[in-house]
Amino acid sequence: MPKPQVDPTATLGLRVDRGSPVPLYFQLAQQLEAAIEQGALTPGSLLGNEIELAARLGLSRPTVRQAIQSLVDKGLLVRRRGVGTQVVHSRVSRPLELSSLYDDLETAGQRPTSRVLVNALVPASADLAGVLGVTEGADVHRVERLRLAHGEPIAYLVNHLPAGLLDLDTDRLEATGLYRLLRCAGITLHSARQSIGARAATSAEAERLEEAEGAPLLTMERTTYDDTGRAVEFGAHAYRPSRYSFDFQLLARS
Amino acid sequence: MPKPQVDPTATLGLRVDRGSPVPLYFQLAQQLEAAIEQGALTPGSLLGNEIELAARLGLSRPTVRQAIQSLVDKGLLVRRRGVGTQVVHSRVSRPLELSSLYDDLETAGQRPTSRVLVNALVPASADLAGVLGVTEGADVHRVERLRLAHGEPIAYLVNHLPAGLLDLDTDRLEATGLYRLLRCAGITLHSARQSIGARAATSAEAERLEEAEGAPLLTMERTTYDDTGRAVEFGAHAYRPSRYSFDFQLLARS
DNA sequence: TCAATCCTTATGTCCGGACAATCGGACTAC
DNA sequence: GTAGTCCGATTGTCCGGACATAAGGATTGA
Repeated sequence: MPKPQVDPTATLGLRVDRGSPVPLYFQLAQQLEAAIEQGALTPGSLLGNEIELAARLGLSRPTVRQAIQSLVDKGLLVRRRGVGTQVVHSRVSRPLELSSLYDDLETAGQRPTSRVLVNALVPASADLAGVLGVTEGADVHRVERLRLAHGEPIAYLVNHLPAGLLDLDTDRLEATGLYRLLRCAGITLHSARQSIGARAATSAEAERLEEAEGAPLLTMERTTYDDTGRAVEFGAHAYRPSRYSFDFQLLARS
Repeated sequence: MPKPQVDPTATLGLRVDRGSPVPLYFQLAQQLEAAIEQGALTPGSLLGNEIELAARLGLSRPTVRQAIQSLVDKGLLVRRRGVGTQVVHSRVSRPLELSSLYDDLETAGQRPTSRVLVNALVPASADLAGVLGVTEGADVHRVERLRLAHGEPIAYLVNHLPAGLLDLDTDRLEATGLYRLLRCAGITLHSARQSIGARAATSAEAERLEEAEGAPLLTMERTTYDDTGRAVEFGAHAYRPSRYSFDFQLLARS
């Protein structure tokens, strides 16, 4: 006797719009993701085989596979050869993204504000020149900012950028994040190298962040590269650990 | 007059072994990655179009695309429609992995050692029970370890695991990392939620880590899940910031 | 009763082709 | 000279099929 074979995707009302400019695999992936998010696809449930799903939607199997693969890459699904594709139990948040503190705070529901303390052109030190890939002594932008949320200082941010990349208007720096300015200038961010550590606050930092001297600070140094491999930014940030921590999700590499 | 059309992959001696059980796309990806690593493919150079590459290797275009895509996902290549596929300039290190401190130290050339301070079964507190998905008061393993490298303390690690998942032998805990034990027990790690912060050392921590009381410590809390969604481990770690920091690379999402 | 084997099922890999979208340069018109 | 247009090149998307491989259950044998 064959078992009932309840395919949870059968009752989901999945459909794709071939007239849309949105790729078919992407439409499907979005609908599946929404179904998982809303609990229509319960964790642990099998998805029903790809062939059938493709036939039901009038798609080819490669297209369905591409959709499923994108969700596997996101950590929402797990495939098992000979078994099927399964919804992962654990609730996934987004993995660590190449995002700015400003955006992080904004999505967390805070209303971040910035106070620009320094915005000037300075000659690059040897270390900085090496990191940014410019010649020593060449002009670089130096930006020092204090980031606040609800009037309380969150972080003290020191950034250096190669000169000539974009014009850094103090007003715009106060209104938004640095990453958004870079993107608006036509720079496509590609990757970043980060280092997260901790150290005691210097007296200057302590005063700006309203902490005691020697208080523990969470630190982050980051070099950001665009898709041509140029270093476009080097930042050294100090966060108040009582107000900020780095939360993220990791996925095992296949 | 047609331009020279120097395709750097033409002189690379790429070839695939159809008798091998390793997938063709994977063979190609490995060879391309090696070529990039060794500098045979210089940053910024175009790769030559997929059709030609496929023809030269006797492969189909989808297979070549799959190989290239895997390297794009790794951040080694960038594709541009209408232009071509380009080697990224910036040197990539590995992105942040789901790895244990033990493995991290080992690959960094250190010879880590562990000292197990506590290895016992304790009733789960309400918080811990919620995190691990067990009932409050149920038995859980509690493991406290001190991790050292070159005889110096690096981190103080407190981990909790659901009982019955695996037998935690103190000797084996001292000989290797917790993640390796989990994998050996047939548990396939899938994802983890992490939070990195900082705080001042308590007197007990200070003594174990040979720091002063109130010294800044780098902290990490992590819940690890297997591929069925079960929480398999919750860890609260404290690192000496002078000896350890979290270094990793981020890729922009698509 | 237990173990080895076969069979079903589902994903993994691979093919060859087709058309669309986009980029960049060359060309043309003003 | 400058702006708009056209066109070739290249990747993006999609199709329909084929066979291989692994996992799990059912069957068979000892």
